Amino acid sequence: MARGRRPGTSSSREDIAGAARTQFAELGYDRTTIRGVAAAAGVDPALVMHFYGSKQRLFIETMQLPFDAPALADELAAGDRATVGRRVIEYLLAAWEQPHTRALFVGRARASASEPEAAKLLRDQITRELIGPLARSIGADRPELRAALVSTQLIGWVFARWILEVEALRPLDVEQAARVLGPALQRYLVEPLD
Amino acid sequence: MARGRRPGTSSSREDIAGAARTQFAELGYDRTTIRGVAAAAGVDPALVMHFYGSKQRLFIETMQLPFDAPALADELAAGDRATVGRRVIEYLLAAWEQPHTRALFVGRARASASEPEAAKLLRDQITRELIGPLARSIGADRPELRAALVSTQLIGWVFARWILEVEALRPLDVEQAARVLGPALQRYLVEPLD
DNA sequence: GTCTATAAGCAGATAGAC
DNA sequence: GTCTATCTGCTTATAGAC
Repeated sequence: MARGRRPGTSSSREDIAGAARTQFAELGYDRTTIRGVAAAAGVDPALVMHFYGSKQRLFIETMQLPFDAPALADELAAGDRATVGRRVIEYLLAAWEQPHTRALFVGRARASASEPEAAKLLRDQITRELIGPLARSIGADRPELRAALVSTQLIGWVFARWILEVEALRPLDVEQAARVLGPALQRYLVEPLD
Repeated sequence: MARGRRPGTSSSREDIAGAARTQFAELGYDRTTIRGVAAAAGVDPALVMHFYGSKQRLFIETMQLPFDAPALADELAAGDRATVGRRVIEYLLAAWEQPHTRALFVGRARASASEPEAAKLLRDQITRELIGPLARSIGADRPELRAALVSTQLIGWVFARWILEVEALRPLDVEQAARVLGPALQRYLVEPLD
């Protein structure tokens, strides 16, 4: 067991990060303000600047995904190729049910709509770190196109379900949604495309 | 032929509308400013307010779709049920190739990420005016869910192709993209969902 | 680590002259 | 229909005391 007082004299840095994630997810990039984040975290706005330097760096440093994307891609690619689409969507749908993880994805999607840097971040993470490696790992033809197609469906789900909040999608639980979306991803990932 | 001078002494109103559409599409809602639109249209900012009253009304009045959605839904629903998915995506992909029409869809998607009113507008138009009626017209079970699923794929395509600008999607022409996306929409619209 | 004070700028909206 | 001038409020960011 750790004894004595841990380094750092307060939890302000993490309080700020948590408040930032919530606000980026709910308000988008532009409407999230340093002042608003500071107020929600119960600190002075200047302290936010002290820790993160700028609004853009606050976004980048607090909105990183908490898992190792390439490793996850390998894990999902391993196993039966006939059910890989289902595994992918099931993993992500479960992740999006958790408010903390969902905030990261929704915040990134919202920010991408107005902040080009955020769009680049999302695009690269999708094509280069998660879905891209996954598609290559599977060994199908045209992996870049397949990864991009999978991404369209994933982004569209996040946008419709959590940003537009389309009513008809709400009653679906993870298993039902996976059953509906799985075949689409399966086709994009491994089946002949035309 | 119409003779004489038409009513209205200038094209300022339409100049403003055109500039607004372009900026909403490229910058999103928050970063589009009355002042910026006025500058692009070559008029005074106060003139924008004179014509449209507020920024929100400028958005709503200039970003209306130029076609009659319910009528289009009927038109697309008529014909072979086995190819309706293909007809829908072909029509929309062709529409999105035209910069003027594309600006409306992209602008609405961008705005929906930050402005709740814009999200409501997009959600209602999708579920109540275009895809919803289409799904009901076809006569499949669970039309609301089917319409919502179709919407996820359509929004995801617009977002990935025109906002994230994913490289792998760019080389596809209308016909190629329709061949890839058609089966997904076809399944969401008429095939058994699980 | 935390705060006060403030710089410097841009936003939407209004009033009213012409 | 068009413009000038301005109000009011907000933003990110900096400098520096404690």
